[in-house]
Amino acid sequence: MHAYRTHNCGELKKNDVGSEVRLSGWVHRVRDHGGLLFIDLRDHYGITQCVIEPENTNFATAETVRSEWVIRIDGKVDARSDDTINTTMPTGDVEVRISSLDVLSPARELPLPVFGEPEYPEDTRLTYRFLDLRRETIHGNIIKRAEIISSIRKRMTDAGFFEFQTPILTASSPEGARDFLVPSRMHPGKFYALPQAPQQFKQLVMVSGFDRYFQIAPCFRDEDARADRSPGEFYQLDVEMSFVEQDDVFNAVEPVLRGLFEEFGGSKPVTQKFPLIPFWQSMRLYGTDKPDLRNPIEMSDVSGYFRDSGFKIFAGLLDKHQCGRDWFENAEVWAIPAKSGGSRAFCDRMNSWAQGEGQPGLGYIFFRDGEGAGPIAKNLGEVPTAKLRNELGLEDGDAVFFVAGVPNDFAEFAGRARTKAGEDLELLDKDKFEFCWIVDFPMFEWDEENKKVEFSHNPFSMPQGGLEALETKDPLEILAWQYDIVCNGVELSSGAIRNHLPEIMVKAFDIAGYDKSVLEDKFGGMLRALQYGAPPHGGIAPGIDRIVMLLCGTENIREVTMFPMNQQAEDLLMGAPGEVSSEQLKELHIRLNLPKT
RNA sequence: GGGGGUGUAGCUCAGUUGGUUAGAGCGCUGGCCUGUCACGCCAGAGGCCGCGGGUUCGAGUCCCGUCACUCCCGCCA
Repeated sequence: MHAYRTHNCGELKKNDVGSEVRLSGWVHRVRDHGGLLFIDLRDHYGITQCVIEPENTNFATAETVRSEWVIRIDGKVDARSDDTINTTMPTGDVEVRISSLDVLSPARELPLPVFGEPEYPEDTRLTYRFLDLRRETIHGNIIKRAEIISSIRKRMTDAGFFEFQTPILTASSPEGARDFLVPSRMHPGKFYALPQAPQQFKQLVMVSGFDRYFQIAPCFRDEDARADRSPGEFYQLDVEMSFVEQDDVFNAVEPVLRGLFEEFGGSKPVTQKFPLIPFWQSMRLYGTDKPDLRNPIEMSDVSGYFRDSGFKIFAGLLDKHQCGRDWFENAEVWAIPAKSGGSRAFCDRMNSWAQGEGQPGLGYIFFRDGEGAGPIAKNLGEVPTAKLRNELGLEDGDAVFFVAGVPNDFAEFAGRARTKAGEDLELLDKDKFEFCWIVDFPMFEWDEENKKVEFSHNPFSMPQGGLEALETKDPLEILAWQYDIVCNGVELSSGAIRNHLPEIMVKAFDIAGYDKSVLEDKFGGMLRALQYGAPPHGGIAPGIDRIVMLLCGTENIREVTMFPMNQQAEDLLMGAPGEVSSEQLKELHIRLNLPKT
């Protein structure tokens, strides 16, 4: 007989009745009736009830076992009588009548119970992560994560992609996030950096002729944490393809994500064909570049109703800002229609919420008895109000909120108002995955702080219109072949068709105020690679952690990460970061210069 | 770097207007219990009320500071 088990704790069923078995596992729960004692024995696969009686020579030992001790039992599988069958557990038809019991590893009093999963402080959970990970929910999340990653690998390799590893110790890159640095022993005063993403490597893989690359890539960024963002490290499904246009990337990636969400999404419906929404349209309809399309509210420009109208506040605003750039710098009035929000109580609640957000307020009209109510409706007049209601498709019992000013300043707030109205009125169908592509991001944006034009995303993206656009158009009007995938309001990934032509890159950097020498200095390797026959290429990098979070239905990344750091970027289990010996520092030619405390 | 929230038993939390000896449930320890599966019943241990200062006759409670955790902003090409 095997030293520890003939079966696992999740597999004994009715047809095993009568067989002699050996099980090992953790004591999940003990129920001691004095003359009869039940032990729920747990392992990765499940829980099996074991029972022992006082006549048994091991009964005294059995009475000493406590939660989370590791024990081994031998015994015979018994059918439970009809009145003792537990239909809530897979092994509930049977129990094991213990013939002998051995303690393999006792446990001290628990700082963190496994059974029942009561809420526990995060630092305790992280300090005793090995106990925390035994808990059913997070144990399941971690397994699901493993299955998701395994499925991704299969889907990608089936689609003809090769998984390559790229270096972990690499060079610091000048753009983007703060790097994690690793001192070089052999080169005093020099440092490696951990990759923020394998961006340049994957492009080099394309230049090297490998055609289709993917990697479950670890990425390192030394930035502050959020609930959905680990400090330090995270994983991307990094993808790059040669000889492709935007549509080719979409056609490669979309089925992978759709299939993945259908496989692991608990049969919630998944968008079959991801709609393409241009960035500016997304800003105008939803006030954000990561819209939650489960929210049916779409905003619209209703400036026409207010220009020279009786509602002087808006009319005045519209007059005031007129001759800026056509899309975002001229004043407009946006409507946020809110189906079923037509009560004074709800409208007032939205209004005071807006004031809490630092806004002057949130104007509204609500519709009842066939007419609009509220101060704006009064000032606007009956006929325009009715026309407005028709245009927005609203009825009695509905409301519409208004945001006025320069869209560039209020769009983000309008988006949050849209989100709040949708959620408070429960207009969202939470039981689905709504995907979209956000496309046509601007290539450059105005950096108000430094009063200059900056790259708005990745400096390696190809501008739409190529060199000609860079040379002839207003930089702020140039779009890039740059795209995001958004699911349920979560930005899952960002990607682009890359710029594979050195002269375009030189010009793009020039517009952003970087001299050619900066480009050569910081991206010399990349620039050189593009000068020896580079294929047009592009890719994308969906965030693995966020995909798993969506599929596990959790808001917190630490619920889908085995050994996460806390918000202060500390690993409480391993004690990282930690001090090192003076010998180690000496070898690395490092002398500490610590802040005074 | 900035802002919000939280901090009372191992844990989750209650604690009135500032007023005697700070409570409950879970867990833990001991006892009883032959069909439980959140087993039940009885008893017990367990508290620098995060820490420091202040106001007050008196502070878990009010004020100031500080620390820890967490959420957000900045940041995240």
